[in-house]
Amino acid sequence: MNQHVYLVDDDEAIRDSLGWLFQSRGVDCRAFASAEDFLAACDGGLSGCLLLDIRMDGMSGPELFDLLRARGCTLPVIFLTGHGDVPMAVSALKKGAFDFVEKPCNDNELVNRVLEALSLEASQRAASSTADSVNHRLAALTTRERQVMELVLAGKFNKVIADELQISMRTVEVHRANLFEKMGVKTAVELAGLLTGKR
Amino acid sequence: MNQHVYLVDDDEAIRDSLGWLFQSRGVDCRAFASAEDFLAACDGGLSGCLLLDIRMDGMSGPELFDLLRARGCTLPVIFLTGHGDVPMAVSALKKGAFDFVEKPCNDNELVNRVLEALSLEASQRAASSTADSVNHRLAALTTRERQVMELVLAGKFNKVIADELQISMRTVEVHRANLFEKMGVKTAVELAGLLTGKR
DNA sequence: GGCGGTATTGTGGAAATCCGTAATCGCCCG
DNA sequence: CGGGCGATTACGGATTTCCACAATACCGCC
Repeated sequence: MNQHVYLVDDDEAIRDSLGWLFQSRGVDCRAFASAEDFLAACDGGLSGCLLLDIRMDGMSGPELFDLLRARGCTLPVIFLTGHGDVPMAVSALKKGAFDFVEKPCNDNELVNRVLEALSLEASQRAASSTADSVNHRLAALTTRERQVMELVLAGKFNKVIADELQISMRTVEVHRANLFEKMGVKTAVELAGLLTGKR
Repeated sequence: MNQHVYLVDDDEAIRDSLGWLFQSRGVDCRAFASAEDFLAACDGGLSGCLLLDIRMDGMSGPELFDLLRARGCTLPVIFLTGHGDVPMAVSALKKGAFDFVEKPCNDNELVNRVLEALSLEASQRAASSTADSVNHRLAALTTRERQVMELVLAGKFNKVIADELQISMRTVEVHRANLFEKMGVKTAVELAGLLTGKR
C-alpha cells in the first residue's frame, strides 16, 4: 500500500491549502473534516502519517490520537494547531506524537516533517513485517514445541530438557527438529538470533 | 553513587524554594547558579536527573543540554521555564529531554516528574552496567577469538569455521572454549542471548 | 636468554547432537 | 468409524562437540 498523508482538520481552507501543498510535492493526501469522518473512512491497514488538528467539533485531535493508539495504530502523528500551549505540546509528544507544529507554519518545514514521518513509518512497517513473519511461524508451533524451544533458548542440553519435561530425549530431539524446520533455522544459534528482542 | 537532583537556575529564589522542596521529600538536591558552575563542579559519573532553567546568563539550558548529550551524558533532563513557547518545548522533547514544565508549577507534579526521571535513570544505569560488563569481557577477547565468535554466532559448525579461517578444527575448538570461558557462558546459545542487540 | 601470552596442531575418548526408520496412543473431524 | 495430527518412544549410526594431555612456534619484554 502506498503512503498517504491523512489530514484531519475542520477548517476547509486548511484542508484545501495543505492538500494542494502536498499534492504539489508529490505526496498523496487525503483530507477529512472531522475525527469521526476519518474513523468512518479508514478502518485499518493505513500507511503513511496523520496530520491532526487539535481543536475540532466533536472528537478532538488528542482524543482521536489516544483512540488510535489504543486500537494499536502506530502511524506517526503530527499535531497541527493554531491554539496550542506548552502543556498540550508536551503531553502530545510524551504520549508518542511525532511532532507538534503551530499554525500558521512554514510550508517547507511542514513538508519536511511529513517526509520524516513517512520515512519513519516506512522503516517501522518494514521492521514490523519481519516481526510478523517470525510471529506467524511462532504461532504455528505446537505447545510442546514451544516449551522445548524455551529450554533450547535457555541453552540447555536435550538431556536436561527431557528431564525437565519428563519425556524421553528422543522426543525432545523430534520436537527440536520440527520446530527448527517450522522456524526455518538450522541451528539453535540461528533461532536465538531470530528471536533477538523477544522473551 | 546515590541519585541527586541537579538544579541549574540563575534565580536564587527558585534554587532555594525547590531545594527546600526536594530536601523535604527526601530527594538530595544540588543547586547551581549557572550552566558554567554546574560544568565546573560536575565532571562525570553523575547519577540522578537534571532540572534545567531555559534562560540563564551565559550558557542557556538548551545549550547545556546539547553539550552534555554531545559528551555522552544521558541523564534525564527536565526543562523548567517561565518563558517557554511551544517550538522550544517541542524541540527540547524531540532532542530527548525527559520533560518540559512551565513555572510556576505544582510542587507535587514537579516532584512526581522528578521521581519518574530518577526511576528511569536507575533502570538506565542498571541496563548500561550489564552492557558495560559484556563489553568489558568482549574487549578481553583475542583477535582470533573474536573472529571465531562471529562465525559461531552465525551458526556455523567448527568444521566450517576452520575452513573459512584456514586453520585446523582443533584450533577453532580451543578458541571457542577460551572465548566461552572469557564470556562466562557454557553454550553458543547463551552467548547469542548475551549479545542480543549487538552486531 | 628466559618468561609469558597468543596461535597453532595432534591424538583419542566421552558426551551430545543429528537423523532415518518405525511404531504406539489419544483426540478431533468428517 | 477411519484418517489426520500431535505426542511419545526405540534402535542405531553418522556427525559434532567437549575436553584432557601434549607439543611447536612467534613475539614482546625484563
